[in-house]
Amino acid sequence: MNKDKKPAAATPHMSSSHRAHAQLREQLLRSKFLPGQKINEVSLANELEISRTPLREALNRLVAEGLLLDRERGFSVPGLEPEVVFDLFQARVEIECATVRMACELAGPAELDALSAFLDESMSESPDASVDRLIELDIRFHDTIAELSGNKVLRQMLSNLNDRIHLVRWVAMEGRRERTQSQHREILDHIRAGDTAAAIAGMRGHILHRKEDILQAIKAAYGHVYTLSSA
Amino acid sequence: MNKDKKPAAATPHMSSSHRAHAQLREQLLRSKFLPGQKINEVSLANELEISRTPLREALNRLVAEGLLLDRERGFSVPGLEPEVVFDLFQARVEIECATVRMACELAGPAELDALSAFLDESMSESPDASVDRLIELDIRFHDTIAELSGNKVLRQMLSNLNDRIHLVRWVAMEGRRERTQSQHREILDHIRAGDTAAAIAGMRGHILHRKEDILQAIKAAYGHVYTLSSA
DNA sequence: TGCCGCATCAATGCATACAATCCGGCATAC
DNA sequence: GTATGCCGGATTGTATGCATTGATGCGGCA
Repeated sequence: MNKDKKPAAATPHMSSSHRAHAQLREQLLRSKFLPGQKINEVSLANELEISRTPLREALNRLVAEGLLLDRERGFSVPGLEPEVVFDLFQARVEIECATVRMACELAGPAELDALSAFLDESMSESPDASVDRLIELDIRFHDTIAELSGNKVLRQMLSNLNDRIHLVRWVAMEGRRERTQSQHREILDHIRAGDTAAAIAGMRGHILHRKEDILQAIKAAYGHVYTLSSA
Repeated sequence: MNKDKKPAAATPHMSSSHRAHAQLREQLLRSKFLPGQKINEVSLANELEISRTPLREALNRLVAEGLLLDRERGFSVPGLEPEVVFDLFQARVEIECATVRMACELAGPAELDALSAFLDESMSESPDASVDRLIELDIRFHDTIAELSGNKVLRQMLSNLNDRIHLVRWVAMEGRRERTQSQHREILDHIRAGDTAAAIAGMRGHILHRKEDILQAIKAAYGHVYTLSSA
């Protein structure tokens, strides 16, 4: 389905700054840092076993990606301001509706069959999969649609949004295990039926978008983060 | 209308890397560098009168913003690959349609009056304004709508897209001086009339989106760039 | 006891130094 | 004449050193 994409922190022959960027992105997604936390460059450089120069290059990239903030002095982890998280989810809805619409126009039967097969596999392993794994499958479904849209810019934007909402999405997944998969199936069926409007509507309803749901997920996210940090 | 926003390269009390970032962004928008050109760090650092360390931090940010590329060895300026430019414009259409729809729901009469007044001013100075100025006014109109959408993430994404298509948009503006302004007026009228569908349709038709138009603009862009470089 | 000033320290931002790698030219061999 | 291998310069990537600045803790004073 997609053979490309970087294996995150796998390849050992990258420059230090690229490795640091990949590792930090991973750690940020996994909430190794607390929301609002200040980044200490020396300690972080020691952990990553690099010097501050390539570390700072990685941090600067993460700032541009919205995964870190650039405070007056130094870097910090974004908080979970509800307005921002809400905007992120709203932006995601719009991007995904656009990509699914384009995918309706562009995707051929072979690609849709492949996506269907992917959903079958996903569902079979779904009951006892970890949340991490569920999120991975979830992201892959949506990313495949973005790929089928043929627009690399939108796909990249979606990837970035996925990174920035990762935590909230993670905690929200718990109560949505089954719904998620069946909704994916419905969306795909609409695409295959050529019913663009229904596919878009399905997508819009599928993504967390009601303010109260998001707020609740944010609260749960705080709980999750501080549980992790004390562990 | 919008009192915020950084004045780009104005404030002298920023860090070197921030200044460099602002200056380079400006220079990239103004096509000081050729498409595909490789960046020489020492010469650029000398020009900006800073050392390579903060320069590289700025370059890394620009890479994350899509304004530069990260080649095997060093940085380079993105080319004008038609597929990418087309994707950028397509993404812009989708974002702008989303923001105008949200603005229809959120914007109050006062804000729309202000936007209308802005259009009046723009039109009065339009006939003899420079292309730079026209682009500035154009961007401001669209950015204001994004602001009225209430979604800062989408607004930021639009700003980034504007940066990345700046050149092509610039050259395309020549043949569209009058059309642009009247279309802006139409879009605003639809918003004020509460006709969301018409506003979206107007926006969609307003933004460069036909492949042949974009291709032609890219060609003109090449001409413009190489004219600049020889001057 | 509470508050202010000062000194000490830690952390950032930047410049410089160093190492590794690549590119080009040139000579030499076939 | 072409291919090949080597050398020197140029350029990137990283580490280290230094200055500045904000934070912190402590002692004196009201």
